Parts: sequence; C-alpha cells; structure tokens
Amino acid sequence: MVRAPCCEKMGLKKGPWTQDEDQILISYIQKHGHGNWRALPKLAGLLRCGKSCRLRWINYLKPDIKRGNFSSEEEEIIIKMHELLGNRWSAIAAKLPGRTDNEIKNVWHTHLKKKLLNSDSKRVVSNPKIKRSDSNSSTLTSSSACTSSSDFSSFSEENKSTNNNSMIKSEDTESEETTMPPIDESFWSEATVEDESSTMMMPSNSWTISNEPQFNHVETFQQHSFGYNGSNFDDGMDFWYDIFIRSEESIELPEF
DNA sequence: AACTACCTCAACCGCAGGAGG
DNA sequence: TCCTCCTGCGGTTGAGGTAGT
Repeated sequence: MVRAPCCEKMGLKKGPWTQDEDQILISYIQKHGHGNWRALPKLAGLLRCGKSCRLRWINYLKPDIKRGNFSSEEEEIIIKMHELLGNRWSAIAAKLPGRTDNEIKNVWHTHLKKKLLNSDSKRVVSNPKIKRSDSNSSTLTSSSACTSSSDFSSFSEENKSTNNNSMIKSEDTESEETTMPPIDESFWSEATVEDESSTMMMPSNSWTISNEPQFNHVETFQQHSFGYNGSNFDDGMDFWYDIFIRSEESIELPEF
C-alpha cells in the first residue's frame, strides 16, 4: 500500500487474515457480540485495528454470508439497482440477502460493467408477463426521501452515460419531456426470471425523464416498491426495491 | 518451463455523518 | 455550538491466481 499505514504505526497487524485470527474473531463475537469495534480487538486478543475486524466480519465471517458465484438473477438485480442508485453499494447490498457491498462492488467492476458495455447497454428486463402486485406507493418530496436532486441526479448521470438517460423506459421512447403515467392498477406488471421459479414485479408503463435537471423546482417523487417473490434464493425470502419516481407535480421556486 | 499480462477479490484508506459529552 | 469518538461507506490497492505467449 502507498498510503500511510495507520495500523502498523500502532504495532498492529495488517494484510490477509489467518485462520487462527478468524477463529478468535468468530468465537469472540459469538460469545459477546461485536459491541464497540474499536475495543474489540483488545478484548478478543487480536493484533488488529477495529476497522479491520469489522470489515473481516462483515465481508467474510458473518454466518449469513452467501459465498460463491452470483446467479444471473442476482447480476440482473445489481445492474438494475445500479441504474437506479449509482454506486451506492450498501443500498444495493441491502436488497441482496447474503451479499456484501464489497462483493457487489467487485462484481460490478470485474464483470458487470464489461457485460453492460458488451451488450450495448440493453435493458435487462425481458419477457414480461402481466400480473399485478400490491403496490405500496406513497408520495413524498425530494427533500425528505430522495434527498433531492443530488441523489436523483446521481443515477440520472449514470444513465446518461450508459443508457441514453432512461430510468426505466420502453424501447421506442423518444420524447425528452418528463412524462409520468398515472399510477393505477395497470402500472404493475410481472416479469419472469429465467428459471420461472420466481416472479418479479415491475412497473409496466413507460416514461422518460428530462435530460436537464430542473433546479428551479422542488420535485416530488412517488415511492414504489417492486421486487422478487419466490424461491430462487436459498432462504426463500421475498424482497422489494423502493424506487422513487419523479411526479408530474413540481413546485415552482422563486428565483433568487 | 519461464515470463508477462491480465484478472479477481480481500483488505486498506480517507471521509462523512451521527451520537454523545 | 463545538469537539471527539465511532461507524459505515465508497474508492482504491496490490498479492495471488490464471491465461497467453
């Protein structure tokens, strides 16, 4: 490493973990919980900094970590979530049980980015079958839920470079205006994933978002959830994404 | 077999933000 | 309000593995 070795300075070990260290960390946390990470290595008798222990536990030792290759479904979810959220790996990881942000980040940089480039940035949702799910949508303002244009534009920016500025859109969309469909029963559709053992609820209508952020507006967003139900994950759990969709309504701000 | 180039992924770093005094 | 401590996040690094020559 080029950067200042903070742990070495204090006589602490760094670099790859040994099996012994792993075992010490596991048994300590199983007995006492992790509590204060900074204090943990001293209490457990490890010559590591707390940060290192925390990372090792979260990314490798935690019992619910799912090891092994990512399934194609998981990869598609990552791609979709990355389109929506940008490099917010922890948020993406929260929707993939058993996967860590570090792992997802690595997969993205090593596989998915290339995959996307090679596949000409095509949308990953295919073969939609229509079936409604129960939508729990609620209106909220950008300032409270999506932290406004900064959050929204982060994935908007991403889309500019990778997907011609679409959030979720149909192939034939041409307009650059913001065109939000009303959210009603027909909003939701179901897209099947490859193995047909689970179903994915997706918004069925299409819309576009403007190329230019409207900084003189406080924009409102509607929150919608979509996700998987089914048994294609080991734990059989359902999970849902929350997405924020720019509403037709926006509030004019006075010019300063 | 030896060397090089490329890839993968665990681990590190600095920073931001929340909590508490 | 300010300061310190702690945690979590995202970006980056580099050792080890693998493929190609």
